[in-house]
Amino acid sequence: MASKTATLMEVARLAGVSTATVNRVLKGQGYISETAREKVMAAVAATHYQPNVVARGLRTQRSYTIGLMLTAITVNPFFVGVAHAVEIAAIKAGYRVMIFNHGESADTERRGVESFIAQRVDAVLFCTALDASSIAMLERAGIPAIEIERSLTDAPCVRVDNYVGARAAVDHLVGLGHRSIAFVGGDPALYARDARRQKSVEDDRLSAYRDGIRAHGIKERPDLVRLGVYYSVESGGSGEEGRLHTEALMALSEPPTAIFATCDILAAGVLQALYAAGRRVPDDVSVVGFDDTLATHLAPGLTTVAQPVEALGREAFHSAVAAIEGGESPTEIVLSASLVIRQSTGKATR
Amino acid sequence: MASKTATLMEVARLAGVSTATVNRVLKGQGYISETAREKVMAAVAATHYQPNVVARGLRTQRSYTIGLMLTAITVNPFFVGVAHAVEIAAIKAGYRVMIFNHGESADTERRGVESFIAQRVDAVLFCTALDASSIAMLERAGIPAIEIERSLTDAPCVRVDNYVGARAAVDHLVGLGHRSIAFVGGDPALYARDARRQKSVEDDRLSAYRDGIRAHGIKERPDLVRLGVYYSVESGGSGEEGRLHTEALMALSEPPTAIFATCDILAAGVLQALYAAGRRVPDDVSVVGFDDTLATHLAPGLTTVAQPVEALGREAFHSAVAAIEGGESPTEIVLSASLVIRQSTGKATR
DNA sequence: AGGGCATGTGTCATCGTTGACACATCAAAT
DNA sequence: ATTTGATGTGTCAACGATGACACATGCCCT
Repeated sequence: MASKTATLMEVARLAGVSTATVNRVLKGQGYISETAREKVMAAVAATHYQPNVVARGLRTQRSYTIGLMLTAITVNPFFVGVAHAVEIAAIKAGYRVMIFNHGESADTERRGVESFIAQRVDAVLFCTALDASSIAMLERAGIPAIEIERSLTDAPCVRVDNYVGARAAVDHLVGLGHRSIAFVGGDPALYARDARRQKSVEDDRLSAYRDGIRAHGIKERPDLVRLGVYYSVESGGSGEEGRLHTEALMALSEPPTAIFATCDILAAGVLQALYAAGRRVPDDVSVVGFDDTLATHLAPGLTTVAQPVEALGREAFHSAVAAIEGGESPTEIVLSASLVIRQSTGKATR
Repeated sequence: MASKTATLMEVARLAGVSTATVNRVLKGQGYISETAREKVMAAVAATHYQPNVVARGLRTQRSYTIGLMLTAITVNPFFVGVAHAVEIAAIKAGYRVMIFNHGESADTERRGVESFIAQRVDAVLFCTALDASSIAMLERAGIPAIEIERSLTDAPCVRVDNYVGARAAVDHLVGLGHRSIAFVGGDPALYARDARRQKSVEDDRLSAYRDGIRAHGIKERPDLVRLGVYYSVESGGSGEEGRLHTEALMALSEPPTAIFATCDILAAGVLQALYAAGRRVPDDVSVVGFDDTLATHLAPGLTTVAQPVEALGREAFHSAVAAIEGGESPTEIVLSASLVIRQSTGKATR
């Protein structure tokens, strides 16, 4: 039979004490006699009492809920990893997480932020933020914001060192003897820039590629650098771009012996195109991805730059708690990405 | 400067009216003069007023939040799809979604349900429920529960017709001339059974496989049926089982010409093993998956049985709303899964 | 004996929104 | 001139938990 959850008052009545006493027992603070504690515990058990966090939040002005604004959880498993990491850290600390996907629509993002404000979440994490004005709304409402991956405003930001990660990938390929290494990535101009550093995630990865090959005395071939919007909410991250770029690359008179794709979804498209063309990986062509999302599922297992999603989520959450509790939190936390070597890379044969 | 969000009272004061008038303007109900409306709207804009849904929820006993209990969002993209579908439907109807992953721990599931009760969510959707007692807790608290995929209790359930979906996969393979078709799936005994029908998802898929080949006059070969726990939270859904099963299958004196894996993650492992063994798909072996999650990313594009995740989430949400609003909702909604043919299946050559 | 302190418990205003209720005013109808 | 109804607005008690405050004891110390 559908009933209602008991209130503090009902528990108090059943235990024969006041609500204050019940509250003290439950909070474990103040002085309580053993008999009172027992009566209260019995009443709590009998009524299956669950505190009403809505009422508590109204009174204490703390919801113990944080908002997590994501680009689109269905588009890239990277977001799933971050969401899960945030959830783990949050639950451990007694917080709840509310997820909202803006789907690359600034309007939707704004509505999500309004919803977060209406709920009086204690803080909002963005991964990744689209519009600085949404963060400004939170600022006005007195709700701290934390950015993950991209720093659009001067809110604290937790990000990954994409340059070092991408450089490790290039160094790995060069170390295997590759001299013709293609770069398949998103458009650094289209992909939103970091407001503070004036660089996008793609800028960093492309710079690392350029510096990497140059450092090993390899001359950059413009025909091996393929840029484009590599995933979007509409395409659902199909890797189509990766396929097209690879077909073009392999049709060159001097095709690359290795391909560095800046996202596992793109790399999956690369592998598909190579498979369709009958090329073996890594025997004919080596492939490296970025993110470590699909990597274990692909054939062959993809060598990729692993993003520390777990740490990303955890650090972002901890920064949020620091901001909530008024302590000073670092403006920027930079984590490192590391190369995971699997079966898609091997010695250059040409 | 971090300030606080304005309250109704502050808006009312600024507009020179009572809170009731502001409320009426915002709700658009009752009689309001044009002048009052204008003053209120101006005050709302000036203060960036956002209603406090916490306070509203306390008063109205409705949170407009629904809980979504998932197995583990990181383990299978299927859950991501369901979560997204639920979110879309919920937001459209003015609801928020709170996600919680139990990670196949009944204890964690119980804590999640307690958290949902504490928050006074309006309903909880399970995908998939682990322990009937968690649902019983909700029942006691007067919160409706809806189950997705698995029917553990007599709560309304929205599920997919796995039998028909799997049967389509088998019929497709037989139609291509395959006579030696392997079945790679989870353990029907270990994988939790539906309380009402006494069958697990795997039971249905296996039955469809058996009926399917028998219907075409093919004798079942026990050595082609490989069962085991194919993913778990710990393994992170690595597809390892799929690889191992495939290696064993291809080592048979009479290896199959087609493999039907009951999950895309498993199928990815199958493709990896075939790739490592130098077999071409579909030239040497055809492969069919289930779920349509990783399918587009794999090489070659995987023919798979697509789960109607979007409809699953939408229908579950609508059932929840029906339950919240007291209307009678159907006890069971069965949706159909359909085969999506890509590049991993082709004519049998043996 | 009386002050001081530890221990134990109850009362009540408060958080922000809602909606029932009361009370206006004014035009039209009797 | 009064009634009726439409229109417009304000007051206030909920919702449930919290914690400041007040008020009890009983014990120890001077």
